[in-house]
Amino acid sequence: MFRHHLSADLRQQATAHLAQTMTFLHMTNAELEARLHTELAHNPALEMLDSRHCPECGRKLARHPCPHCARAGADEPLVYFTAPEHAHYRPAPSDDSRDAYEPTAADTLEGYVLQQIAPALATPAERQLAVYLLGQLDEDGLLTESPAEAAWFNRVPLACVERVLALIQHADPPGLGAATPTQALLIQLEGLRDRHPPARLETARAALTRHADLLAHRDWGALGRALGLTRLQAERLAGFIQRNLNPYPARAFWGREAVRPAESAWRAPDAAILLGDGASARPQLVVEIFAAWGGFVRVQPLMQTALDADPAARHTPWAQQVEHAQMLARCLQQRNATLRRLLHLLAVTQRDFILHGDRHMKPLTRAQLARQLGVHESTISRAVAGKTVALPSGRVVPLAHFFDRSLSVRDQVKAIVAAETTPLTDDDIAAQLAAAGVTIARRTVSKYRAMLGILPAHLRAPASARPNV
DNA sequence: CTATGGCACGGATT
DNA sequence: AATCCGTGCCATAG
Repeated sequence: MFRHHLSADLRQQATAHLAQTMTFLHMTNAELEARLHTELAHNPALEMLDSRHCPECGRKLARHPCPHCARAGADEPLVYFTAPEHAHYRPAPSDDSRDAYEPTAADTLEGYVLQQIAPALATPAERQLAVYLLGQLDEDGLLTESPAEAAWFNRVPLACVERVLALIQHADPPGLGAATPTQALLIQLEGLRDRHPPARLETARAALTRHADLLAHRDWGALGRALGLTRLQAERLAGFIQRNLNPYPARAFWGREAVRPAESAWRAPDAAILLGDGASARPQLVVEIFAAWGGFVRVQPLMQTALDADPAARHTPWAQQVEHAQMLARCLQQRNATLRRLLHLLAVTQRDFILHGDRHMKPLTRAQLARQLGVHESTISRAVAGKTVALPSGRVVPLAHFFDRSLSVRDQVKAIVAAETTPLTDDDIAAQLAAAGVTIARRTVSKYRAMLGILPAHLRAPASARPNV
């Protein structure tokens, strides 16, 4: 695209360069890898450099991922680029299967479900449809889109959508892909068929289909009357439902932060933060930024020198390729530099968050960061958008989390509710927060609570009657 | 009367 | 310029 302007209009080249850098910045490593792949295939003047050296000890990173060079107590994080296959970072092992509803952070929900239903998917079209449907789930694991829409959009018969959807709904977090919370509950209820007496299941079904409102409002008296049960029996029934069913299949369980399949899709993170050696008191943070081939390309030196030696070769397609390669290399270099500085600064300012979790998140805006780095805010926005990073804990979070001002407070709200003995009202929670030095309006507490999937105080059972925690 | 959620406004952020 | 977020006000449910 730029090849036609090779009569070195410097300004045009400069703007092209800038635009290119911007696009590169906003690409994730996977996208960039694909792009570089085609560039390398079509342009012999471009050459990749795959041997990178540890900035500390100088040895090759390929065989010697260098967290071990980290010095205990060093405040400066070590930030370097590396090809994913040479990285020290390993995706967190998919551990704890203690809770059936808990999708691990490593296996995302989508991947987890897809694995289960894959054998039952006959055609590639069905597989693609399954991926599509899983991608359309909202953060609670419900499918807001109607099957008819999905069928139309994917150009497959409605029956096909229904078949795949049924598979999804009966896979492990059962009820996933239901249209409404009630439907999710009903699907889960079916799954309990062989483990509980049919009569109880039938009563539960009736309560869910016809008296969802009474159930939601914990009005045991009215519920009992409607179903011909005593108040106590109705309460038991509600307990049974609460213990065994989950209206929001994607939420691990009540009160736990929602897993958002859309954000942490199954693709690998773009960077990982590790703890250096000497992990005890003050570990140094080691940041690995994953980039195709370590992220470094250059102009093939032979072609460059040959071109310099022969002025007559200018304006040949060959020269254009070299020029194009030059620009690409420079853009990439710039992207890498920006990204490295950005992550370096993030690692410094959000060190406590990285080490100790949400509670220690410091408020930070893209604008502040832009000022410190001496770049435009939009540069930061581009660099941050759509990228994810793995924390030492194994969690993979969007880079945007580093700028979430309310994360710390939300975490405190979660802790306060988890520790309460008797249900606290939003005002009580606000007061406790104020006592802890955080002054926010009652209305805001309410919003945070809702975000965390925590029910209002009057619908919350006393701590003793609560499942888990 | 109290606790909560909806709506909308203004200021900050992107 | 568009969007997001915290907040105040008000209606409603218990």
